[in-house]
Amino acid sequence: MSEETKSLNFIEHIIEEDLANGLSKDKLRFRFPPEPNGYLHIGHTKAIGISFGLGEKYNAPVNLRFDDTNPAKEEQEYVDAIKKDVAWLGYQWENELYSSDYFQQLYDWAVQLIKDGKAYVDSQSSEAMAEQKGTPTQPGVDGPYRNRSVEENLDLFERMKNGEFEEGAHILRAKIDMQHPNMLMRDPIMYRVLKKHHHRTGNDWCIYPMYDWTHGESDYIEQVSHSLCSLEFKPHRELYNWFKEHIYNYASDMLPMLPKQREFARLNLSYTIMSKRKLLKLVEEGIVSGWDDPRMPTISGLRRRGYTPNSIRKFIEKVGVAKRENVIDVSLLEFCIREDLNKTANRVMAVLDPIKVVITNYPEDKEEWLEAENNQEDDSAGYRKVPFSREVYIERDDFKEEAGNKYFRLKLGGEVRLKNAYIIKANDVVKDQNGAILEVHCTYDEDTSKKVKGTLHWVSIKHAIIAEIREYDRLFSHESPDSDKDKDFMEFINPKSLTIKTGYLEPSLATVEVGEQFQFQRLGYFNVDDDSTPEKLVFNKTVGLRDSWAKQKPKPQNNQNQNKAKPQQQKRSAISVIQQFGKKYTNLSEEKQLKVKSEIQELAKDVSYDDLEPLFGTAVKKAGTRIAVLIALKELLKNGLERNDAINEFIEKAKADKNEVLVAEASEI
RNA sequence: UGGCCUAUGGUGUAACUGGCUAACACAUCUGUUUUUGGUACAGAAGAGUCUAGGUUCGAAACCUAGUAGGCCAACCA
Repeated sequence: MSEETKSLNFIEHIIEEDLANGLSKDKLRFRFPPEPNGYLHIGHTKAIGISFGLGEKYNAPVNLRFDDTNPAKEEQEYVDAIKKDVAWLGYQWENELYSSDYFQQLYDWAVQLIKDGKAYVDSQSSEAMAEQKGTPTQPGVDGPYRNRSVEENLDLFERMKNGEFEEGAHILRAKIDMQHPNMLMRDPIMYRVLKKHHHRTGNDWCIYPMYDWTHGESDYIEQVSHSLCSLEFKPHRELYNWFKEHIYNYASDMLPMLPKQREFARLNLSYTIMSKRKLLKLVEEGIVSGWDDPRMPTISGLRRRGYTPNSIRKFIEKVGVAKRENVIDVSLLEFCIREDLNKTANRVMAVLDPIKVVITNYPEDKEEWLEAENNQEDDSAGYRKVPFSREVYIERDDFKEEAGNKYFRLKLGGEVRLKNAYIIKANDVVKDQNGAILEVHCTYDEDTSKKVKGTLHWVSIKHAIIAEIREYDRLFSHESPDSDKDKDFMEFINPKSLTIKTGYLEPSLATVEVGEQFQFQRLGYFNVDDDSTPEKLVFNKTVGLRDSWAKQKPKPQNNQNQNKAKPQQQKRSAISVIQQFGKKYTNLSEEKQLKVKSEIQELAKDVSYDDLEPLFGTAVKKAGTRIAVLIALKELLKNGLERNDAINEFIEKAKADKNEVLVAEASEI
């Protein structure tokens, strides 16, 4: 592998630094801590890839820990789905753990905190507490129960645990600082009364610990060295540290490692959403068929769609890790799956929008089984036979009565190759009363050695088998559906995200199994959907092939988000071209500088003083721009421009500059 | 009326931690090859690093201020 020079991301830098500062490599330990309240999506894959990737890189253990502290939302179904998805991605966890395993330890530590005066029971309504908490811009105030005695706190807390109080009657809070600028430090809640059945602890507990208290201490119990999470937890770090430093006093002999929380920017994918809550809404409202609908950005959806673990891991690798908000273009994901499938998927022929071709000089009852290569990218893939006969389907798009010479496909009087078969020539069309084409009549030529521009895929009509083909488009029409301030993401739903077609397939596909993947030649990659049966085949389109022909056609309306720079370039004024030259000027060889200089002089004829003056203020460090401006200015002066104070000042400043070229130009005046 | 974080081609990430003409990938555009308008290969265009100051022989990197964006007021995680 050529990994030696691969640059590190900021988390790897931190780890390398810790290692350099004496952290022993065998102390490295990571964790992936999902809450089992929904399915994993492509965004989680980034978190999974970071922590498990680090585990692989440093040969360190990675725990799969379910953060199951809220029995109201969490279910075993999600635990199972999450385990399945992580394993499918190809990662191995060291231990399968649950925060709920630590409930007793957490409780004991909470009691110690109470004894040390670091936690207290509050008995107000949530409204009252919210009011005392202040706002991000206003400090909070202490509540009336803040200074209860240790004995009273201990008594109440124990009775909370014993189920003596109803939900909402009391909570346990850490005693930190109600005026703290970080709202999370304003006496955060540690425990609430919740008389709910927990998927693992059953009815053992009537109180459940909150995230901040549980998560950090779970890391600490597991002796995680680096606890990696997404950016929105950055403000929690202060509290994470507060808890861990206090608990360290109680347990440092058994648990010497203090975990370090660090935060990275989560993944956003264009034209989709990542919020579990919003994805759930799509499921509940029937916009999609379920969490594993192939249009969903969930791991199960991507799997069903035909994405491979390999392609997803590659994608995560390419996306990188940093701290700024980002929106990844789906085209990168598509690139990754194409790259993978190109090497592994067998090629087959299928026609999804058929038009009938009759080969008039081919005998009516003749049929031939022709040899076809399965995958030219894989020598071990072998060959198969495909049947040919007098009547075949080709794609409706692949025929035009008349077309220009940039159209390589079949047109009247033109020749085209049928993949793996003969070269045919179109002679005639048969139409119905409305002028719609029913048949194309062709003649074939046994000589296949001829050079023809186009090659089409096809299927023999009498041998064709039928399948349902599901084609998908993006789920949302907006690049970033949940970032619009005025509109709800539901307003951007693309009503045409699913198209169902009937496909005509070569007969070798009669025996496919669920999950098998193919390239339908010239169309894209398809896999056999979970719904497929031998009686009724169902295929999903995973992704289309790159199509540089399709791109040609819609030229004028190619107004997307691409290449905003281009329109600017079309009408570039002389002054902007001069600026452009200026930017590069100091980097050019002397010879090229002369050439550019004369071009600037030429351009200067179209420049007015008003264009030039604003550039006198160009920053000192942009010497090139100032040189270009100076050259242009000299031309204007030569052509009769009167000198003024601004000009003089600019020239004097140039003479005093550090850049020799600039000084030389200025001195020539 | 506060705190914290971020800012590098269209997008995402780099830049050996202050030192060569700011690199790589995707996207875009050209060619070549091709029984897939795919793949592969070759090449092009596109950023002086948000702005303004400063420190320095030297700044994308350090400092100050500004601007823009994000996060923070759930008994959620």
